[in-house]
Amino acid sequence: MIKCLKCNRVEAILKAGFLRGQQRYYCKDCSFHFTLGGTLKPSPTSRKSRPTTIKDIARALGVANSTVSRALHDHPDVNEDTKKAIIQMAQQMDYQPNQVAYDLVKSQSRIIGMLVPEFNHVFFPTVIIGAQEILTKAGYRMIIMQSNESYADEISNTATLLASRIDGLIVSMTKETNHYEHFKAFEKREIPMVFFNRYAEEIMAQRIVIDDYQGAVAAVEHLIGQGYRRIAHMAGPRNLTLSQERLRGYIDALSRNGLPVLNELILHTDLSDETAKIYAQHFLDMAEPPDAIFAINDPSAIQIILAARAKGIRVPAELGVVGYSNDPRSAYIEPGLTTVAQPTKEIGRLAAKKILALLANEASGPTDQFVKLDTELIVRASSLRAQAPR
Amino acid sequence: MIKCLKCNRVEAILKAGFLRGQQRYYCKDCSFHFTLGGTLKPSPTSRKSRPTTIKDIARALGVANSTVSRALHDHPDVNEDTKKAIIQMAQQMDYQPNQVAYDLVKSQSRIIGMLVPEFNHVFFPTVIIGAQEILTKAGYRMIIMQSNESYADEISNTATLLASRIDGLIVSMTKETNHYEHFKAFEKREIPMVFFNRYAEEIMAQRIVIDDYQGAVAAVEHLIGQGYRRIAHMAGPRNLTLSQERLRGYIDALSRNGLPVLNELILHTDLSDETAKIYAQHFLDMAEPPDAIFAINDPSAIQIILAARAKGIRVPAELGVVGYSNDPRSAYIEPGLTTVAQPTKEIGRLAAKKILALLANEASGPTDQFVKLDTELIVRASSLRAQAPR
DNA sequence: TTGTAAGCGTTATCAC
DNA sequence: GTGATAACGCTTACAA
Repeated sequence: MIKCLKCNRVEAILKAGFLRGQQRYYCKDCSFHFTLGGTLKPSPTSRKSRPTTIKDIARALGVANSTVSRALHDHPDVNEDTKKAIIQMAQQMDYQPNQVAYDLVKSQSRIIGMLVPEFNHVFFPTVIIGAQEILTKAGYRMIIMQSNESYADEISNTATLLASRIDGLIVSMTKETNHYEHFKAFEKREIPMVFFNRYAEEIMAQRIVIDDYQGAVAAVEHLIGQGYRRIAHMAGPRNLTLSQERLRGYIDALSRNGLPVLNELILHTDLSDETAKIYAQHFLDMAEPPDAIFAINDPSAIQIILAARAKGIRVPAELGVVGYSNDPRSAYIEPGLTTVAQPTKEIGRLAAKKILALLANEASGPTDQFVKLDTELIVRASSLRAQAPR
Repeated sequence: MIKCLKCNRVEAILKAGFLRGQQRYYCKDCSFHFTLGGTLKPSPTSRKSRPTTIKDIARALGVANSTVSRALHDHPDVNEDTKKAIIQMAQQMDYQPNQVAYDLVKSQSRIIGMLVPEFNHVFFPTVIIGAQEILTKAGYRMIIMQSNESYADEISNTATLLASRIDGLIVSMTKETNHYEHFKAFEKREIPMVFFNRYAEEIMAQRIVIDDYQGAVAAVEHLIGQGYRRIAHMAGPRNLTLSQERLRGYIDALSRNGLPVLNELILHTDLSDETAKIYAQHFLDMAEPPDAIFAINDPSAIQIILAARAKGIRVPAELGVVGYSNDPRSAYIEPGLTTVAQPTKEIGRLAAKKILALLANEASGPTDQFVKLDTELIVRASSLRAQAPR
């Protein structure tokens, strides 16, 4: 004698398969599917105790789901006593809100995606620290992905991030990236984006960059001030704006000080240590070698110092070296490496703040705005000549 | 009078189409695209075009949701033609599956949580690289959180991770952590956990550790082999197993070689550079100072070298130094630092594989299993005495 | 103050 | 082969 749970009739009930191991019924009268919960054995062996839900609490207390939801969110108009009872029961039943369900109904995720080219150097982890500092404080989680400097990985990562319905994206592109369709998808969905360090002009987004031009000028003028005259530049990949900017700074600093810009003294690396090493040797083997080298970053500069050391060329007496990015190693190598320090953690903080601001007032809309952060020249032994500067 | 946002010039500005309803400009001078954000009307109709769903596709094609779902998942019994039409329409409508909804119905997230104490040194980022390598390949995403070595942060992070319904947790505890209730919550929900490096005996989980004992023995026996006799140990926090194990290795190596273990030669740091510096000075100022120091990690060892340098004590002639963890700086400091290298990336890879294995056959259940990875002693100048070893 | 029920975007079961 | 529809866990009008 099965009674319909809705209309209480017994006629017009038919079996309708199984649901979670229970017989399921269908009432033709009121077109209602149901099962008889009671008989369910508490799954004799495998009791992977399903996490407590709002419903469980409601049932235990004989109130409605909505009341529980309200109480848990400290909604104003819910009776103090029921609220207290609910909160206590929640604790007792070890209730943990299901963020996934919450996200679905809110169609947001409170997740910010962070996509960086690599984790191998201190730079990106430090940016991440800065961003996390701000975002976790604001109740956001982060999904961090690395593209391994591969365009293909970047594409698949952005797809994942898109599917994860991230609320915002903080990204630094790979050095391979030349097409930007995968970022346009975020643009179209009005998911705020902040690019840092490496960015595409084609994409409408906030950009945070280091003033690479100014940093390069400062570095090269420092070398000139130390009396170096034949200054080479180990430049970065041509498609990266940061390479272009540092190159521009190098060129302008030379010109402004009446020094010639010589093509044979400019070499573009791919940022790998191997290439840096080869190019360093090339520079040092030249018939008329440079008396100083400004490198695109510290790892490259370190390779230059090592190459010089191997050849018995004294740094800074015979060769001045300046790097970029203030790698922790640069303080410990002999001689200490003069370098251009970037406000790394600040980039992360700022990017996070921008994202939060965009999220807060979507009204104002993402304009492509541009923030330039200043660098600081850290002078160490590698560029300090004994001779008096002039 | 439009000024370029980058170079501030007004000449050479030309219009370059529209972007999101805004006039876009292009500066020929510095090849820079931009728009003037201010004037953007809040998108008159405000059509934050809701992302395409399965339903939209179904409606557009006059089929049922379930058919679309099936087609998109390449289900066997769906007509080839409808499948083709659906897939094409999905593409056309720029459909992106909603991972959140998928997760809800599957009550899983395909997210692995990773909780580490800090990001400041290379160690943890490297472990993360290793884990990500395996996990993204297996279609899992990662949420990475840092506890900043703070117990309170660890608690709140685990709560977030729990609410995010992560499928598994890879964790290294803070050095403060003494209670483990927050991890028990995962145990109760049968969410697989892998602890690495720092772990609690109280928690039933997989553990991956470096064989710290063996690494310490190797380091100290190397010093003894080099003729050092009064060897101090700058140890780590007492509550960390890794500190205990390295201390045990230090003690055993001394005893085994007939050397006394002296309490005044053992100091426990909190792993900060400041404390390391103070303790280093303390050692060097002793009436009868040690002739070698084995440090808990490389940053501490570097502080020791710097303190010795400041005091004019020659390393390795007057003081042998050995560190632990093969920090990138250790190869570049003068003299190069002898250190115990850990298979860092391998830890991450292994942790990820363990999680995946646990996820695959939940049947076997989480046993507390123990994996010890071997270390490798990297000998550099800081411990190589001119005198013949004995 | 509380309950009812629709809805978020999927998958999966069953009926046809 | 395809279509209804319940279910996942939650929020939130709207009703009571």
